[in-house]
Amino acid sequence: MKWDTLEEEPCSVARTVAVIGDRWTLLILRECFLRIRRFDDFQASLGITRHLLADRLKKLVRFGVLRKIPYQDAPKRYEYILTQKGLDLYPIIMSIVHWGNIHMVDARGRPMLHQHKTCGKMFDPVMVCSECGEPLSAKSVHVHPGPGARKSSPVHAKAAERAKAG
Amino acid sequence: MKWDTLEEEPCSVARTVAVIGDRWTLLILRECFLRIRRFDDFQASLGITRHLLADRLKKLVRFGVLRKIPYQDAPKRYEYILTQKGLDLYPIIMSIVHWGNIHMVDARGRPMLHQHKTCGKMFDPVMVCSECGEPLSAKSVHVHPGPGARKSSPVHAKAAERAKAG
DNA sequence: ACATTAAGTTCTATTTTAGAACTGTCAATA
DNA sequence: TATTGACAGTTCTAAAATAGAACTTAATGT
Repeated sequence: MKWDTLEEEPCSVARTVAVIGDRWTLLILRECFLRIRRFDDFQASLGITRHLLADRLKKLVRFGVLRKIPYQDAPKRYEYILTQKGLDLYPIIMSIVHWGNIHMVDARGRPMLHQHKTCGKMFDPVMVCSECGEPLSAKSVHVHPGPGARKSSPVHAKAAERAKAG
Repeated sequence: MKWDTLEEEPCSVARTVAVIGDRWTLLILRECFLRIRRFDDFQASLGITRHLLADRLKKLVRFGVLRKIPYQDAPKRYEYILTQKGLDLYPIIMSIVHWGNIHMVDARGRPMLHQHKTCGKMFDPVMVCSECGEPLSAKSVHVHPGPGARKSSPVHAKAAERAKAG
């Protein structure tokens, strides 16, 4: 697999992974949602090397996840803020946080708690069906090829057959 | 940052990223949810090098996301199947798919469609508040330090102040 | 004149990954 | 009996990515 063409794969997971699929990028996005916006603040709070930080920010800007906004003119300085496309990553970050809360906490408990401004309560995120509102699980979902699908893979066909037989 | 201690960071994002935060792992998990279970099937469908595949599978087993189940005795052969901890990654994968569907599709449309067995309809996943059921957005959520929090970071405090001032 | 803040860039050493070939077991086939 | 093929890895070298530190540029404050 060549990572530079991953974003053209006929798969929405692969295309998203092309944008956010590495450790530093996910941690940078966490900081964005915690309202970190400046180069040195990202660097200080993450301990990422400046080289990689510059690289990742550039990439996120190129993909339209972040936008550079000038906050000072002399010398020119920019803040990195989330675009709508970036804000739309929120469910990904929240589901990552939630899985960590459930499966990776130590004895001290959760590092962070979330309060819903709308209803005022502490909450967990729940993923539901847009049509009926019921919570989703892997087993309650059927996958179909869509209009942008590649020709069906023999490997998946074989695996599906085995699953039916065994 | 040292990746080998990332899972002990006082942050649920960091801890989850320690498990799933690289390209290949996310793509391997996609295949798991598409019912791929065997070494050579993962290898063929992803084009990952056998070396890395072995490494990533081992790691996912170590973290309790996958379990090795024998399916044949001579020679001993195993399948890798998702544990409950692994199945619980479903919202992460689905939110990744959904973001790709919205922001990364080309003219041909979505590679895959999802049907909810419970209600029978094609759907999109929606993340809602566990308490009031309303859809969540970054702006409708307040973050509080929890019992497992680290001492509050000066970087975040400074950034929050700037956000209030500016 | 000198130190500081901010946002990078450049450098070398180390680690990870890619790509291909190789190993070991067993079953089925010629 | 010898050969082929399926399967699940391991081992090897070359290429790429990352870590860690120092350097650059531009302006401000003392």
